[in-house]
Order: sequence, then C-alpha cells, then structure tokens
Amino acid sequence: MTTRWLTPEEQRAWRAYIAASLLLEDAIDRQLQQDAGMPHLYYSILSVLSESPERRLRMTDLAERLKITRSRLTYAVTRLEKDGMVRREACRYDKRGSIATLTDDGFAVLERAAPGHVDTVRSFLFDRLSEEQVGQLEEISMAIAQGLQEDGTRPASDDVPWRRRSSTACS
Amino acid sequence: MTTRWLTPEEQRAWRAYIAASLLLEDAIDRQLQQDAGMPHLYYSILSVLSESPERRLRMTDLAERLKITRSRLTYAVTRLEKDGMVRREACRYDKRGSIATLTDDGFAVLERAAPGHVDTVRSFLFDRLSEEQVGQLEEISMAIAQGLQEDGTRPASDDVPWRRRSSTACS
DNA sequence: ACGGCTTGGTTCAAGTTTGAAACAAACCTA
DNA sequence: TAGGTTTGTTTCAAACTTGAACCAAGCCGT
Repeated sequence: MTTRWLTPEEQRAWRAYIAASLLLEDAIDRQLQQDAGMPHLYYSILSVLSESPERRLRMTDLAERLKITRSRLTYAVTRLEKDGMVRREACRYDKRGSIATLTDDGFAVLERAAPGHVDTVRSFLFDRLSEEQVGQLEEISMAIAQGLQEDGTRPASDDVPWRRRSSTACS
Repeated sequence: MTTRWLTPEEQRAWRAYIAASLLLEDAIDRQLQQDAGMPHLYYSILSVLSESPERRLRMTDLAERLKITRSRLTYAVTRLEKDGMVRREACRYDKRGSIATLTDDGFAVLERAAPGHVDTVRSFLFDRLSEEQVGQLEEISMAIAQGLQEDGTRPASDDVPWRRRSSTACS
C-alpha cells in the first residue's frame, strides 16, 4: 500500500511537538545542571528513589519507571554513586540483583533543588497551559505511551499472580 | 515566596508527558537508525534541507529551525558530509558563513526512508489520537515553544526591517 | 543434577551532546 | 580607520547514550 503522508494539520502538530519537546528538555536540563549539577534524568532518578519505600529500588524497576535502558541507568547510577547521592546494595533474595538506595546526601540535594525545578516546570509549561490543556496533555501522553509500551507491560500479564516480576520488595 | 508545588493533575500530566516523549523519541530513533542508519535529528536535517530553496541553508538558520545548538549541528553535518548526504559550501556574501546543501545522494536516502518514518510517526502518534487531540497537541506545543523562544525570536524584533537577520538567501 | 534458556546487571567501544573557548569576518564608533 | 564588540562557525575535552556482548545467577525440564 502506498504511504499515507501526514496531513497539513498533522505536520504542523508534529513539528510543533518536536520543537516544544526539544526546547523544554533543554531548558530543564540547563536549569538543573546549573542549580543541581546534574541533568534532568539524574534528578529524576533521585526523585523516583525518594518516593519509593525505604528510598530504594532495584535497578530494573528503576529503569522501567524511568523508561530508560538498563545500560543507561547503570551509567547514571555509577555517577550518582561516585557523587555520594546513591548507594548500591546487593539484593539478598536474588543474588543477581542490585538495589539503588538514595543516601541522605542525595535526599538533601534533591530537596534543595526541587523548588527551582518545580518553578522551571511551572513557568515553562503549566503557566502557559489552561487547566483544560493540562488534562489534554495528560490524555495525549497516556495514549502515546500506551502504544509504545505494549511489550514492556504485556509480559507482566498476571497469569502468574503469585510471582512478582518486579521485585520492589526485595531485600 | 514559598514554592507552588505541582497539583496532582499537573504531576500526572508531567510524568505522562516525560514518559511519552522519551518513549516516542526512542522508538523513532530506533526505526530511523535501523532503516536509514541515522538518528532522528540527522534525518530532520536532511528533511529541512530538502524543503529549502535550492536545498541549501546556512548553518545558523538550520540550527534555528531545528532548535539545536550550532555546535551540535556542526557535529551532525560533519558526519552527514562524511557520508556524502550533505555538502558544505562557503557563503559568498559573508565569508564567515557556511552553507549546507543536500546532495542527490542525501535526497535519495531521504526519499527512501520517508515512508517508513511516516508510518512510524503515524502508528505511534497519530493513529492513537483523535482529530481533536491532534489540534490540541499543536496548540499545547505552540504554547510551550513560544515561552521558550522569547530570546531567540525577540532579537528579531523588526525595528530594523531592512536587515534580514536570517540570511537564507545568501549566495 | 545437568544442560539450556531466561533474567538482572555491567562492560565496552563507538557515536553523540554539551558548553566553553577559539577564530575569523563583519560591524560599529569615535 | 583602528580598536572593540558582535556574529557565524568550528574545535576540544568531558560527559552522556547506544547497543551489542558478556557474566552471573535463577529457572526448568528431564
């Protein structure tokens, strides 16, 4: 079948989206680099850890939540560990496992950086959108993400309910 | 003043957005890497050039349109030039300038890759959105981009109408 | 208990991005 | 028109990302 090219509306949306996402990520990266000495992803790692039970998470779970590869996460955590914001611990129940724990230092950095980060997100994103648009953005994003996660989520099909594939509770 | 944290709705939207944009870019990068041997940005460079008059554009203009730094563009174009998809030419009217031109080979690669790319964008993005949502996405993206470009665009304030700051027409 | 498959994580090399510094040409302005 | 600033582009080192390859450790069937 012959290609269905994008309609003019779709083209406009696509280009606007590309531009916006690039600019936004750049702005956020710059702000965090300035104020916290780390890029957005690294901040997100600290953030996710801080909200996890005991501030710890297995590498794979962390990667899954952040939607990044394990390899990328390994690199990032190695850096964060060097900087003392995260500690790696062995998983008792699964000797293959490695658990990343947010240190007090890491938590402190996070707390110090959070206000500035939120301000940035606010001023570049939410302050420019109506309440309605915020809802629309969520729905659109969910729709996109859903289509891209079939694989990642489907394997979890709970036909084996007794077996957590994501061992957050480990150790 | 004390920080205005994100509301639950905003948090949800923000997280969904981050996830979606990461996943989408990854998917598109992978597809293009597979089928065209280059990441999304590089494809975009060829694409923008292909639509420019004479298939050529000054580096700065190209960077501006793509919303990337000049340094990043320099690197990318160097690679594309090595691969023979782009040629660099000197600008006659401004000896500092450098003009990137899409070669026939580059155009051919673009033509060959375009259908697969469009299919990908379609299946991961537009097929999952209603017509309404496409419009919403455009508006939201425009709103975001606008806030982040004040600097880049404002200097262009046409109080000096006789002087094009973007010399697309050069050479 | 052995071999084979899968899973969790890391490693390594190659490629890309970043941001500051370096240059050179163009543009003032006194 | 000399000197100072701005603009267009590249360069360089350091940081980051990618994907394939690797190594253990768990899992499973026989």
